[in-house]
Amino acid sequence: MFDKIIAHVKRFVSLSPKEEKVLCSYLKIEDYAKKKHLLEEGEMCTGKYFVNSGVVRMYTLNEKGVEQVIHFAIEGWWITDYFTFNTNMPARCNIQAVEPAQVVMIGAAEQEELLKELPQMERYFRLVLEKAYAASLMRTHYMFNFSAEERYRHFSEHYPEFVQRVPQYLVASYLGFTPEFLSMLRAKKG
Amino acid sequence: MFDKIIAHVKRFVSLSPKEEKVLCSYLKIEDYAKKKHLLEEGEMCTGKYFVNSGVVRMYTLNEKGVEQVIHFAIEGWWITDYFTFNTNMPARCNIQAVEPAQVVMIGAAEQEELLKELPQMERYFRLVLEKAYAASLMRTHYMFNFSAEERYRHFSEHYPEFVQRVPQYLVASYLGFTPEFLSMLRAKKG
DNA sequence: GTGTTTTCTTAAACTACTTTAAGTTTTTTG
DNA sequence: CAAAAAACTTAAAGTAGTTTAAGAAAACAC
Repeated sequence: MFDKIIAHVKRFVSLSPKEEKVLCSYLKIEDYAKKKHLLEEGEMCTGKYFVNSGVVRMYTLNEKGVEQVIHFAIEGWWITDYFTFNTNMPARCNIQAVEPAQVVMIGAAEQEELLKELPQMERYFRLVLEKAYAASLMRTHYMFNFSAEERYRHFSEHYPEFVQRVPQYLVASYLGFTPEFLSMLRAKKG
Repeated sequence: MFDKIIAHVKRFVSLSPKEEKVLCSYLKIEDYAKKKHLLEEGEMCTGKYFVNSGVVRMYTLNEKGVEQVIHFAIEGWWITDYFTFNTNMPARCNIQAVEPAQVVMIGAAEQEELLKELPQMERYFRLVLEKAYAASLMRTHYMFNFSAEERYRHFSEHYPEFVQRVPQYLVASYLGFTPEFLSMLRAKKG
């Protein structure tokens, strides 16, 4: 159940068998069917999720009610609304299972206790955030410096299984263009 | 010299007067004239910068040699290439003073020692990264959900002094359009 | 202070991508 | 497996933002 997250933590910091158990005592497994929400806009964001299996997306709604994919999370990624996690503000975004997903959840209060008990987890979360932040800035770079077509070619070359698993209209949204335009790109070549 | 960073750290974790001194012993003040680089693409990224005063930008170059602003940092923000900081890979982006800037620098090795000596700094950096990551995702949201004009109006409403201080073509680049288009928006109204 | 460089403006021609709308295919559900 | 819903395609008309190019204004350097 918790072997993937344990392995992930151990890539960054060390954990004794005893500490592994302590860590697990704060975690909870949750299963979400396709299209079920882990978090909805306006709710309190009380948990943070490590994806065990499946695909999860973060999205926002604009005034016209159009959903915009901000972020995908697959196996081995953490996802939450960091803006409102651990505050008393309502969430600004939605998190939803794209495929049936199993996640490891840790609550805000539980995380605080865990960090007191296993201070090395503070380092783990820092390192994970450094990677996520760097990836987010790199995405900004891609959005600005490449055309829609280049972004699509690059994405399907680097994440071919992803393009298989996720509906095209979500890929289009993530890459910042319309599903119709993606359809046209596919017709053109590949 | 170090009072701004000390105050910033104390907003997140506590520091005794003794610990403040320890922290300062790992830090170094650096001054950069306008247009001087803190980091250039291809170099090793060995330091992390806290902006004391002035404005600093992170940018990338595309194939045509056009500079794209990825990120600005002003007083109270940390900036570095997190992708290559503390690795042996060459930096993927440039960091440059837009205005004369004073920064507090900490080296990668120094940071490691600091974290051993003052474990609460691990928490500080985690919390700072959570904010930065959340802000980066929020920017992605704005880029996708608003038109160039809306982005410009929103930005100049929320950061009016910034628009004063920074050349317009950098603001345009940051917001994802051309300086000519920004000029047109300004002519239209306000 | 005058010459040079940097930044900003204007406007016309252009294009990458959107919108709309209708039809087809695939997946889901009872 | 039949009906309904969700996802994908095609194509024509439209538009938000780019490109190019040239001139004006502001900032900088000696």
